[in-house]
Amino acid sequence: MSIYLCGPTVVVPPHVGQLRSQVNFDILHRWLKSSGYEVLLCRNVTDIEDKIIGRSVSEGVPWWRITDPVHRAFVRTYTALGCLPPSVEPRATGHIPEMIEMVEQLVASGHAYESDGNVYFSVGSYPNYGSLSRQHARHLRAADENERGKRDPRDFALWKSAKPGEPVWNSPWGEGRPGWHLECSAMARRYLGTEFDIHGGGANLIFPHHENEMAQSRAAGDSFARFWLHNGPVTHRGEKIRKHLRNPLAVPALLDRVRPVELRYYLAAAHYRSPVEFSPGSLDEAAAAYRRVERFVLRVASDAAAPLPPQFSEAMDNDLNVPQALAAVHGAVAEGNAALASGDRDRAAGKCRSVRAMLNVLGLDPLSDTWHRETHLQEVAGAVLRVVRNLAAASARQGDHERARIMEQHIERALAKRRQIEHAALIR
RNA sequence: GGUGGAGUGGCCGAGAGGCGAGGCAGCGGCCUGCAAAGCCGCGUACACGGGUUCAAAUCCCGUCUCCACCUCCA
Repeated sequence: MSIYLCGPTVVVPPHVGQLRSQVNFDILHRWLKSSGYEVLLCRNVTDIEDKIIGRSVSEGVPWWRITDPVHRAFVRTYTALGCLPPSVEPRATGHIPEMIEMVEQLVASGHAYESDGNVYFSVGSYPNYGSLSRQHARHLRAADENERGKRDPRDFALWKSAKPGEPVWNSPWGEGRPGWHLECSAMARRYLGTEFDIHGGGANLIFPHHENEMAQSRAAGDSFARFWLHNGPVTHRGEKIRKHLRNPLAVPALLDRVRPVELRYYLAAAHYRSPVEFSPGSLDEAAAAYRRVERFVLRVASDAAAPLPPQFSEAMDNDLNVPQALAAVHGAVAEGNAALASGDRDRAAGKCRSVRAMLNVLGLDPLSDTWHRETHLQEVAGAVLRVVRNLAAASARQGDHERARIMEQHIERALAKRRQIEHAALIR
């Protein structure tokens, strides 16, 4: 199975929406492997793009001073959430020759034209344009057009000429940089070949990004993706998550509230195509649900060698129905707990093996090495915090509100410190 | 204006013609020094209005509301 997954533009650290996409596709990755497929997963890194260039110019630093630390933050966060590494993680800046080659092909075949150092894809030359997103040209809103030299407003840049002071690469059309959509086409071809199985990404990328990718790749003669998978958005108070460092849904703020494995459960628990309306309450609920499963596994602590229950596999095979698969997990946990209550440890161990096998497919096994380093310290800290909280509550009950207030202050300080440490670990 | 999607019990969230997925919260009981955990039990929900059908949350027609994309965006 060859999969191309749209990765991050490494300009600001990850937010929960990007994380959801990665977790969803990580579960696909694991399920395919578990089903016996050999998986070749290519996840790109967009490390050259207008916003990066803008910061590079305004801050007077090389582009890689911006992209490199942010890229590390992404990898660290994905790892913290238990995502398996991709087979290959190519950077756009490492594949300029491949991109130029593709542009040359498109120019030679009449699908692209040069204008004043820019090269544009000619949408009119490709009859199936719009077939992926079902957009019709006549209904598209006209963008504010400041790029002159386009023959058709729908045409998009394959190569952009550089303005003074911008980072540049050499090309047959002069110094400049590749267009945004081109990198995916070129890198997919380089690592997965001219035809591959699945192209994934967020639903927000369907138009124009994936539409343009498909158009340029197919116009260049590649068959390109056989199937497209798009995950739904995470919204908050009716708004799509914005890319801001101070966003309350930036990952460190969330990890202040729940552990990484609980965040993963939250992101995995809705069907991948459904929109998720974020709220702190629903995140807490998900964490509570996960803890019930975790307590059972920790109590029995069997090995994980067991066949997957048919109910689980059928759910996963049905368009990756993780919510239904989780129902199978919870069912097995309930049976395991009942067995434990009646003293039937053998039956409980059997259920635990089954639960762990299922959780492994979802990347949520509490006993996996992935979580060990964090949970140990965090559990100790959490236990201490709970003790102090209980003491504060007891003081309040006894009418000693001053004492309760002081203890609450200490708790807040401890939480702030933890937030700081975790933030540093993820972002630096 | 166009395109895609969504409205399910207090909350989250599957399902897509016929036995109330699952979780969280809540209530009652068991257990427990108290609690937590766990166990047993407790729920007649599907935006609204029509229609089709023996049977509709699920199909059809109409209406309302919300979200996403059409501009950099998982």
